[in-house]
Order: sequence, then structure tokens, then C-alpha cells
Amino acid sequence: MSDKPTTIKEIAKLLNISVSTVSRALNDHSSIGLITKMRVKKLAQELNYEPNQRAIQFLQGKSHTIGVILPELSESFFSAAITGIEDIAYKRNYTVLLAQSHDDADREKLLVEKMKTQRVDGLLISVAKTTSTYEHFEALKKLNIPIVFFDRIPPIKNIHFVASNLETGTFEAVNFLLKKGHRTIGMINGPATLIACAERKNGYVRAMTSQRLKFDPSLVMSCDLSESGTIEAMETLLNHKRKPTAIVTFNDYVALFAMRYARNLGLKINEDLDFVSYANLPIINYMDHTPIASVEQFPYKQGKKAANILLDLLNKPKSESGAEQAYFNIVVESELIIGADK
Amino acid sequence: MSDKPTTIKEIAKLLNISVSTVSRALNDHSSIGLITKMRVKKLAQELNYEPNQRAIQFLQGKSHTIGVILPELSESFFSAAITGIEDIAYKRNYTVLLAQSHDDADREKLLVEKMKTQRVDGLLISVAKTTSTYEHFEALKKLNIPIVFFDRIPPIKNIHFVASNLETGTFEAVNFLLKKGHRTIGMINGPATLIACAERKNGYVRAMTSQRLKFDPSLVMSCDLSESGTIEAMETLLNHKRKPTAIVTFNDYVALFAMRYARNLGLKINEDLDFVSYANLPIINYMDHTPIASVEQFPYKQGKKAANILLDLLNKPKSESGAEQAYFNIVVESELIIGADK
DNA sequence: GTTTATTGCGCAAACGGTTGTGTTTAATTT
DNA sequence: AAATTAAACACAACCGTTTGCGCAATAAAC
Repeated sequence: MSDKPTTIKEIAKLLNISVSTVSRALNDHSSIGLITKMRVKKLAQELNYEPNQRAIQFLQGKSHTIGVILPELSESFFSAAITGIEDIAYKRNYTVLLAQSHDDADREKLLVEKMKTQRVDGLLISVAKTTSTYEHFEALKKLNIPIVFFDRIPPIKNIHFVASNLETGTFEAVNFLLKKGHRTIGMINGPATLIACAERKNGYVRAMTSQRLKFDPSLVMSCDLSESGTIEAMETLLNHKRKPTAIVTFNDYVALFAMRYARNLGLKINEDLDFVSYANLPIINYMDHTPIASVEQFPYKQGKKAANILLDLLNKPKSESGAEQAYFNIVVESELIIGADK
Repeated sequence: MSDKPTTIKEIAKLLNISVSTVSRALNDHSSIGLITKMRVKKLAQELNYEPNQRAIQFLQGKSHTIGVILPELSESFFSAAITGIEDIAYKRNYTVLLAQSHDDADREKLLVEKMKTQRVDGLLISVAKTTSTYEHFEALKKLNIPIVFFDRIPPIKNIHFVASNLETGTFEAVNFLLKKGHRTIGMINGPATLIACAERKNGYVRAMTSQRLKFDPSLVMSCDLSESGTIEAMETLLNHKRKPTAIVTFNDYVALFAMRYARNLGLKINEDLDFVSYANLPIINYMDHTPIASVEQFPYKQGKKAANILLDLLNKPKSESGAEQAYFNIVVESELIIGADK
């Protein structure tokens, strides 16, 4: 039938009234008579009129769209996060422009530029692992396009961000093991360069010392997160003079490698050796051998939180020119989930 | 510094020339003198001018944006698919508007409406499980907004779609088992309502008959895909007078349930009983007991394919009014991957 | 019966670009 | 020197919608 969408002009012409009247009638403006309103609305209905959002966005200088740049959607952490983001955006009548950096700093930079020329109202981003310069973010700031950083936070000042604190969850995890009677607890941590590793270690130390136990650094192994790296760490730990009876692993992948290795040695998982991990894999619940507990980072919740902050920023009354801007630095506490295995 | 983005008008005013000259200068139009071009470009650079895409989109009636509606990003099939879609869109300079239906038909309908008012140039969609009416798609068609359906195809005529054919992969899977010496092969299929189930069954039947083996319908179980349903199916199969030596499961979840059940009975996985499944879970590679082979559906590839088709449709010369429109019905053959376990 | 509100609607500008059609100036041709 | 032409730029319309302002008609007030 119709080729192009109906416009307000056509309605005006058909009714022999002006476009402004049609516009106001459709928006229930008080200065339009009831009869006219009715006529306009009836015709609009018949013609399947829908306002051209692009035109409105252009006119108002607002796109009602937020950009989201994530490293990799196939990582379940991020796909859970985008779901949270999208749910909030949908609820608050915003639209989501999605892009993935694939952990490539250059591509990320291009994507940020693109978001700028697309005139998104705000940006939500988890930066690529390789990103080391941050001027492209400054450009957005100058245009008053707010950015909320998310999970992977760049080391720059005066930014909004939402991140999880793994220290708390780790503390709970180690504490849980201690309460269960363990006294020698190993940890397979990640490469020292990651901030997240320090958080894990801090939680470990705090839990141990809070129980007046001495912290033994040789029980915390660093690991490149590969299977061979995990096995090495396991070998060291299991040959330790104080052989651990429980192990906290950096993530579910490491946990799987470690458990497999332990099983091959004839150890019974969660009998001879207890495992606690960090939740990245939804599938872990379906598996045969799972950690007895898991530190949950709530990516869905974090996504929702970040999106809400961004949308709040977009809708807050204009910051008075003199006033200091407040920055949202939200830390979502991680939490120990016991018996994640169904 | 600057509050609003630089516009072409400001440049014009600063240089005392008209906006049209600025526009043409920036676009290297032939009718603009070299000196003027240089002056304009230099100033544009200094002011960080970037054309307002929203304005251009509005003017040209094209948004250079495609809408993507998927049921659930946390399903790895879809997160892989969106990655393929996004990669192609990025490469071809399109932008992706993302939304999830959460398998809710009503929400999906609203999302389709929203895509329409947002004036996306085209739509890519995998319909919700509960979707049973299809008028909302017709509305887009009337506006010449092409739709490419993807993976979950609605039963309507004259549409473009990309889907995988599980018949092929299943044929290969069963054939593989037959070549391995198996003669009694069980299948735990899904609910009969799904088209995908028929494809699986057909592949199974074709493989058996192609080897001149009789097809025994009682070896193909229907199942609701839950753990208890899987167990029931396993009980029936293992108590069958012709006890299967290999089992093809509907998906990786069912495989996990089935393997767990078998192990609890003391059966050795892939020794006493071989398993073949369909790849949905990337994580399966990390696990201890995995199927010996897996039917891959290439969601990433499917996503790329679907996106390419949609963008081709958008960029093809206008269909002559008289000409019959051709519909893309692309079937991506599934494929058996042997030894998926690392 | 004139003035004053009130109601109902139209006019036109604006958002930021693109593009077809003048218009001016200078160079070239004859 | 007059006529033609090409080069370089300006003018203005346009995309669809909103919105401030003005204007007419009717009703109310005195």
C-alpha cells in the first residue's frame, strides 16, 4: 500500500488545517478544540500515523539513545550485563546502540567516535583490555555526553563508574571455608597485573587475619589462567608442606582445570578437597563436579545499575554552571553463593 | 569548553561564506575553489567539526541503522549471532539497535513497533517462542522496511530468512556413529511441536535407512528438555529390548543430564555409551565428560549471513515496480564436529 | 455597544545539513 | 569591445515536527 510513512503534513492537508494544529491535536494541547482533536486523531489512526522519531530527535537535539560498547558479548558476563542494560533502557523508553570492541583499543576508539557522530545521549562502556589512552572519552565529555564506565574501569579521574568489589566476596568465601573447619586454604589467583587479583588477595588476607590466622603468601599462587598454568599451580599447592584442604580459584575455567587435575590424582572433589570459585559460567550448575560455593558478581544487576545511573544523569535538571559535579562511583559488592550446584 | 557540537553554520559565519559553500567544501564538491576548501577544512578541523548524523539521516530519510530483536542474549547461540551481525554492520558502516524480546510475544510486538517509529532501515529478528500472530511484520513490509528472519522462522510466506538445517548435521552424526560400529542408536529429541525436532528425526531416519538399517521409532524419544524428562527418556531407552550403545541428544543440556544419569548407573561415558549432541554451550569443551561429537550450527556465521542479506537488500537498486521480488531463503547446513572435547 | 477575555487555530521559525538553481565576477573567445 | 563561457559562490527549498506568537471570532463584562 503506502510507500512512505504518513506525515503530519498529509493529515493537515486532508483536513484542510495547519500542521501545527495537527501536531497540537495529537499532543492534546489545550488550545485545540475537541472536535478538531477528534477529527485529527481519527484520521491519524486510519492512516496509521506514527510520529517520525528521527525528526523529533533531530529537532530536540536528543536521540533518546544510549551507546553501549562492550568487549565481547560471547562472554556470559557481558551478555548478562547487556541484558540488564537493555531491560532498563526499554523500561525508561530509551534505545540501545550496541557495539563490541573485541578488546581492540583502536576499534574501541573508532566506536566511541561513531557514537559521538551518531549523537547518542550517553555512553556506557566497559573498556578493552588493551586500551591505554583515554582522550577519546574527553571529547565526549566536552560535548556533555555523559559516560558511565562499567566493570572495566580506566584509571582516570572524575568519572562515573559501576564495578564489583571482589574483596568482599572473597572474604566471605574464605571465611566460609574457615568456618567449615579448613585451616590451610590455597588460592589460584590470576596475573598480578589485574586489579581484580589484588581484590581477591586482599579478601583472602582479611579473612585469614580476622580469624587470627597467619597469612601464608606461598599459598596464594599466581597463574596465567590457562590449563597448564592451572596445573602448575595445583602441583605446587598439593606438594606444599602445608597441603591445602580447600582451594579458591580465580574463575570457573580455572576451577574446572583444577578439579580435573585433582580428580586425575584420585582426589574426591569437595570431599578430599573443597573448591570455591567465581561465577562466570551459567552452565556450571549443570555440571557433575562444581565448586561448593561461588562468588557472584551480578552482571545483570550491574548492568541495570549502570544504565540507571546513566539515564539519571541524562534526565537530571541541568547542572548549575557553578556547582561541582558529583560523580557516581558505585561498587556492587560481590557475594558468596553457597551450594550453587543445584 | 564547547557545550554544543560545532555546526556548519558556525563555520560559515566565521568565514563569512554561506552554509552551502561550507557543506560542499567539506564534501569536496567540484564547484568550490581550492583556497576556500582549504580554509573551510582547516577551521572545521580546529573546531572539531563532525557532521550531525541525525540531521543527515533525517534529511535523507535513511537511518543507516538496523534493528535487531533477539529472544535472549544470555543464550550463547544468540550472543554469538549478534556478534556476527554486529561485525558485519560495523564493517558496512551500519549501526545496530538492539532489543530482546525475552521470548515474550507482546514485548516483541512493542519492539517491532518501536523499531518502526525509530525508522530503522531494516530489521533482523529471531521471533519469540510465544509469537503466534504476524501482522506487526506486515506493517513494516508496507513501509518498505525489509525484514530478515533468523533461526526462528515464523510460518508465513514471502519472507527472507536464514536458518540452519539440522537434518544434515544429524545425518552426519548418526552416520558417524554407524561407521563407528553402532547399530542401535537412541535419540532424545525435543517436543514434537518444534520444527527443529522434525529435522533431527529426519536426519536420523535418513542415516539409518541409507545404511539399509530398519528405523525403529521406539528408539526416538520425545522429551520436554528438563532434567526429569531426560531421565525418563533415558530410563526408557536403557530398558529397551534393544539397548542403545549410543545416544543422540537434543542439545548440550540434555546431554549433560543424560550423561550424569548414565554415570550414576555406573556406565562409562563414551565407552559403554557414546553420546553425540548439538552445540549450544561453548563451555562444554572444558568439561570432563563431553559428547564425542557435536552438531555445530554456526550461529556467528548465521548472524553474518543474515546481516549481509539485510544490508544487500537495503543497498540494492530500487526494485522495479513490476518485477517480482525475490526472497532469500538461506539454509546454513549444520555440520558434525568430531572430538569437540579439546 | 464598546471593551476585554477566552477560545481555536494559522504562520513561521527552528533543528543541521544537502542540493538544485540562480548570480556575480573574471577569463576566454571572436 | 562585445559576447560567451566557466568558475566560485550565494540563495532557498527541503526533510517532519514542535512551539512562540499573532490573529480572528465568539463570549463575557461593563
